[in-house]
Amino acid sequence: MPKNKKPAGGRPARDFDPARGKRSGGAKAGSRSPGHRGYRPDEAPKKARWTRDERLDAGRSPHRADREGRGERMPEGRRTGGSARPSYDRADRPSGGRDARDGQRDGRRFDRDERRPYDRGDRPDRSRGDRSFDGARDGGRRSFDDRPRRSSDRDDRARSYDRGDRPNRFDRDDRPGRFDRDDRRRSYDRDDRPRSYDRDDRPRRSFDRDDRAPRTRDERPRSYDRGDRPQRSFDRTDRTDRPARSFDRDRADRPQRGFDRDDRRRSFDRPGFRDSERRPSSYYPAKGEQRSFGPEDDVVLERLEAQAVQADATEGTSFADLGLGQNIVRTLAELGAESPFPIQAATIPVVLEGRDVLGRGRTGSGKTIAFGAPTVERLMQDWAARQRDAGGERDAASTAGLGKNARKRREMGRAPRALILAPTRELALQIDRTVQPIAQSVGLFTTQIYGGVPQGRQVGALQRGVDIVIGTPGRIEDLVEQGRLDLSQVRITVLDEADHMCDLGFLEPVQRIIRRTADGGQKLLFSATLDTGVAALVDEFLVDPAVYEVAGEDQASSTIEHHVLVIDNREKRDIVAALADRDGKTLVFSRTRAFAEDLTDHLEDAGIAAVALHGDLNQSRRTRNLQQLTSGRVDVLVATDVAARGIHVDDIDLVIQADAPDEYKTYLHRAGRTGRAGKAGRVVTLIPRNRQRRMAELLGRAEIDVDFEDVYLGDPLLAELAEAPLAPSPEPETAPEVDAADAPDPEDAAPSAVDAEPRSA
DNA sequence: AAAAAAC
Repeated sequence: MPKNKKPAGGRPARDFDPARGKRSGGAKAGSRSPGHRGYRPDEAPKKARWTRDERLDAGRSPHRADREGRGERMPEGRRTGGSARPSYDRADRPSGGRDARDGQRDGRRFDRDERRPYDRGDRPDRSRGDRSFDGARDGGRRSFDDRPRRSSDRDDRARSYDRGDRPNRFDRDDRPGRFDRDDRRRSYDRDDRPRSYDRDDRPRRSFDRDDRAPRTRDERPRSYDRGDRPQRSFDRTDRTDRPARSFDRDRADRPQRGFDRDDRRRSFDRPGFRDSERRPSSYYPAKGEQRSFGPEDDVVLERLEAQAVQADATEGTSFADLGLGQNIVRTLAELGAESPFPIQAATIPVVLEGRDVLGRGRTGSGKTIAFGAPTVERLMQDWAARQRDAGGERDAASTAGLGKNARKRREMGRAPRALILAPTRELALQIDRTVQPIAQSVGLFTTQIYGGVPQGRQVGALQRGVDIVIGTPGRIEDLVEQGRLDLSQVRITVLDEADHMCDLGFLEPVQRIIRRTADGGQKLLFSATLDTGVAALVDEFLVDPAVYEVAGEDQASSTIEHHVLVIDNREKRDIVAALADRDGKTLVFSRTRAFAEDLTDHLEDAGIAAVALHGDLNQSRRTRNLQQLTSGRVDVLVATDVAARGIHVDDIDLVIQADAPDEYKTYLHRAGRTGRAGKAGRVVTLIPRNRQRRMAELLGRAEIDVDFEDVYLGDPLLAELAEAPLAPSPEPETAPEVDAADAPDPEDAAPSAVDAEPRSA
């Protein structure tokens, strides 16, 4: 109870208290003054912190300081301030913000990253191997050259608060308002251009499986048998005017196609799998059963009913057994995937049959390979089939517009036949790293199509001919509209983090994109938190989808240890610093970009090397900063939820949620950045006192059982939590599923039961 | 409310 005393006049800053922002009247007025920040960057921060924190907590950032100091600006800054510009920028800039003229300012701000000692180290290296190829490409490298100048500018100045010293005014003038960001980006973007290196630098492999978020236990499949699902057949009709492609045959009604390779499937004849194929969609839960769960489960109920696959049932199965060809199997082994994980064993055969699939598997369960490998296999088989019946009527149709010979693997300008959509650029990049080698092994090409980088290279790749496009919605739609990307031949569309892709802001673009793909094409939706939120897409585009998940994947079987610390918001930054001052990779989550920046600066001030990752950074910096954590050059990454899903970095053993998430799904995804591959992981969530109830509710939905602990700066518990987490449960990574299944948990029981039923059905 | 996603 002691803690939260409110600072002066009002209550302490809470998670969001816009009103509070005005606390100008508060005792802290002085601290807020720009002086604290700007005057002495190094020492001032501490003092000022209080105010600043509040501001940040409030989601506003430095702004206030400005306000107080100069009331005039405030208003403007705020307005402009919208999402357009980074809040921290705003702080500096007063109203002037609106002038877009000075993009540079912003630029500088980010340059800060560069200033950091370690950063600089990197940069200079552009010459370094990693980046070298950049140059090769569009000369992306150059960008760096340009930047340097800015950085120097910055160097002179201290961090953002330094600006405080300076006359705000001109600063602002210089900087553009919301446009700043855009400008910035653009300028840098160009620099970044060569993105290709992304791919190059990364190691290929293992992460494939890790990308996903954990979570699970949704095993409550029960009623999938109902045939209540709406028929979608007409959907296709209205949706597109495209002629049905040969792929249409894949549908259940059709007999097995040549490339279906029935034989292979057979090898994998676990009863469950095959039956599932025949049964009606399992997407819609039985009406009657809906309410049978406790009220608490309401939200959770939103999860799709799925057929749970027992982990042990997949033992002894090989990728070849699942129907994948030799080259692909070999490549998977090279990637570190020797034998299929449960989710892979469950979905690969079904995907190969041409069915629409909804797959849910927790973090690191191997979802990327689960959809990537069979997608490549299908394209390859399709290619082979066409070659076989050269001149086939259907083939002609599907290759219309392309050179007549589909035989040639790399047909110039051939339109892509598969599309993989991801919510963030980093994830798209990561997926490509896994899929590209698989595709390459059978002579197929992939390309990344996402924003933040020049489109030239992407367009060039498309012109050369690509088989699989992997990217984010924005740029893909952009290129489609420009007529540079033809999706009409896409017969396999994959949505990674599908539930997130159905969130506001993403859904419509995604729908528009899918409508551009071949009518009746196969659709694969994957996510660790797949729920009925994907109904909008399922109803419009999927036909009799098979829904799979792995039984026993619940929190109880997780290797992640959870802690919730109830703190005084004023101590938040220092507590984060205390926790992050450790050996081992640490990922810190912030609710806003501004706070991510602020925390990064704070950590640096505390002598902890850290880099930030959020949407206000240009892509080159985003990629570089993430790379720094991956490479171990820096141990702390402060990110917004841009890094919450899918991103895999080996060995992150501590995740700190400086700001608690609003959604249980977000919690699970963020937490899933650690404890991967059966390794020990720890998640520490900081919450203000007034958030306890909400947090408890959220954890309940996530099915995570944790006790809250009151913690103040200096508490020895912080040091303990900073230690490397010990391997949680004795269970090895593979064992968990099995164990869980055996466990007495009701959830586990449900899945198995269900599992059995469906088959009989 | 925020973040992400195109230029």
